[in-house]
Amino acid sequence: MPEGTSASNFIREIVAADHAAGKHEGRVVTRFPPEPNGYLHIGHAKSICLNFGLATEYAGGVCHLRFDDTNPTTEDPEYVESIQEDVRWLGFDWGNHLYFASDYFEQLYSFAERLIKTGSAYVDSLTADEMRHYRGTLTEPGKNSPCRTRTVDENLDLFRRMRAGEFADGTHVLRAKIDMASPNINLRDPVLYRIRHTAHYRSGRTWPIYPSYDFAHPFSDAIEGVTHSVCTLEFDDHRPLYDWVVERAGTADRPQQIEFARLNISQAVMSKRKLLELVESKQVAGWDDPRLPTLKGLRRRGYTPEAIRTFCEHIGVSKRDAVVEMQLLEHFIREDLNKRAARVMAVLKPLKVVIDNYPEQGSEELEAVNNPEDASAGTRSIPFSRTLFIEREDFLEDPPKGFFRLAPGREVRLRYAYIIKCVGVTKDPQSGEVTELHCTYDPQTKSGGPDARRKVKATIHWVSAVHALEAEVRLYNPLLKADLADMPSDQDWTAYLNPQSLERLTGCLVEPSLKSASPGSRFQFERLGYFCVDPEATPDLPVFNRTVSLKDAWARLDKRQPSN
RNA sequence: UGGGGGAUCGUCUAGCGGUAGGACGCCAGCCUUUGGAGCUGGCUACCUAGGUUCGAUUCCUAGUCCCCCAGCCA
Repeated sequence: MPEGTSASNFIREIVAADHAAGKHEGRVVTRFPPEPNGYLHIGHAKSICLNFGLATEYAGGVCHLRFDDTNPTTEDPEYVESIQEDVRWLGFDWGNHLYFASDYFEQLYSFAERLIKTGSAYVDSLTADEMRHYRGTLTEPGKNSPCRTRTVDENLDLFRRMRAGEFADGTHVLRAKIDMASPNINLRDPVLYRIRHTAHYRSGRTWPIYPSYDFAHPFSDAIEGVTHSVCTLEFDDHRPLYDWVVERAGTADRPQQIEFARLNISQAVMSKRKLLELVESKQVAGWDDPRLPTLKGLRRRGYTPEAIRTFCEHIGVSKRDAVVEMQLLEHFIREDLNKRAARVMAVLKPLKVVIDNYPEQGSEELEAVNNPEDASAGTRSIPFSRTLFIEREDFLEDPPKGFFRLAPGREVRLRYAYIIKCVGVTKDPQSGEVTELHCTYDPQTKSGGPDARRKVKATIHWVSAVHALEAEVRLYNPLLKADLADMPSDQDWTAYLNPQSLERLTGCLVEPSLKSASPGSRFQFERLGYFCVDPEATPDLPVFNRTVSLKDAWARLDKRQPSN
């Protein structure tokens, strides 16, 4: 269990005040109540961290994981499973408090009968269309349905027959009898039960009728002994209805609904509907596509649960509609990976370098530190030889002012190795493209050696040509354009997909130590960024996913003034 | 238009009558045998107008703007 968070927010204050006042006999019970109709994304992480975080701040506090599975048409066991995996992956534990609203169907049903018997609910036989007209509008009050005056016996009979499966979908609903003239539309006799002759992924075909969210949710909270029911802003004006149900549920203790603003992140698709659409239309490889802000996608991209939790702590909780910048998320994963990721050398776009004065068949092992910020990470040895590859971008035949890396006649340090000097450039006679560099090395400048302190203006990375491992590297940028508004009406996703959102580089070369890198492990390719070994990659070719978008690592270094 | 919610640096967020703070970002400089790391300094905010008060981001009044609600979705 991750350590509790300390940053204050208004919900924490409410819970603290209730706890201090001895409300709910000092219990703190929260819940995370997803509908199993999709995969969890970073937005859910905020709710998970909040709810589980709240509970763990109090002795005996618990957070339930409850599946709000009251709509058989959208739900699937695949989602139930993935949601549990993701909550665990994030680092939270619901103990034995795993619940399903569908387990309450029987209780919900008798509760509904009780409401009918007390005259608080009735069966309405209007069509959906008629009901809409009777409901009125935002500015006009609704009218009572002709069915509203049905007797208790009539209602009971009808409702029992609904349960028995006698009626077709859409022919009847059970409604709460509240107030058709209420300025709050949610109180204009909301639907409690609807007929759906659809198999439910858990209860199968035992029920032809299903309770609505507004009925099942408060009831579930109440019977589970939830004390603080934290939900998002759009349920704010459902609260009177929530209270209406809770009051009639008649439990000794009553839960309190508290609303907060859901998380939006710039340049990320956070709507379940759109994510589903992307997955089903095969615009992305699946729910775990690393371009997606799903927890599975982020994991595959190399995000750590710790970084996501830290992010969630830092964005705060409020009631304002907010859009958090992607850079903030990226900041926390960088901060985390900076501490834990081992540094390795890799070359994404190779340029061959021959060290002319190095022994023809010679090679040697050089010692490299795994993490300069963490001595306990130890060292590894990397092979050096006469033929190497360096990053293509680290050489310029005609360097502009301010470029301090390799160029004809220039010296540069090879990280962990020697200072080399470029003495020759081979070009393709046709295209004029540089194909090979000839360099000499200065044996005295070996890292740790006698002249190792000699200053050169840049240090570049490299891999030994004969030893290097070929790999595939996937570079990811945020999935969608920043100005994403609504789903395009023509469903033309290509217009919305950022063409640079996924770039595959094959023929990349990484140092041989990565041969045994385990899936999911994270590295910093020096100066190229943080990468994660794709957990889903095939074994024949190592695949690395870039964790965060890149800034120009050389900009600052190259910009510095030549000192000598 | 009825109801509900909300407005503080570019972005999140703190403040609860007493000099508006933090984080991200950005800018400048330093450092570096990786840097996107590290160090130093800097940047910009209380929606508007009245009122109460010695003093208002905070309390009151009136506006303005934004979001949500007219599913038998959640």
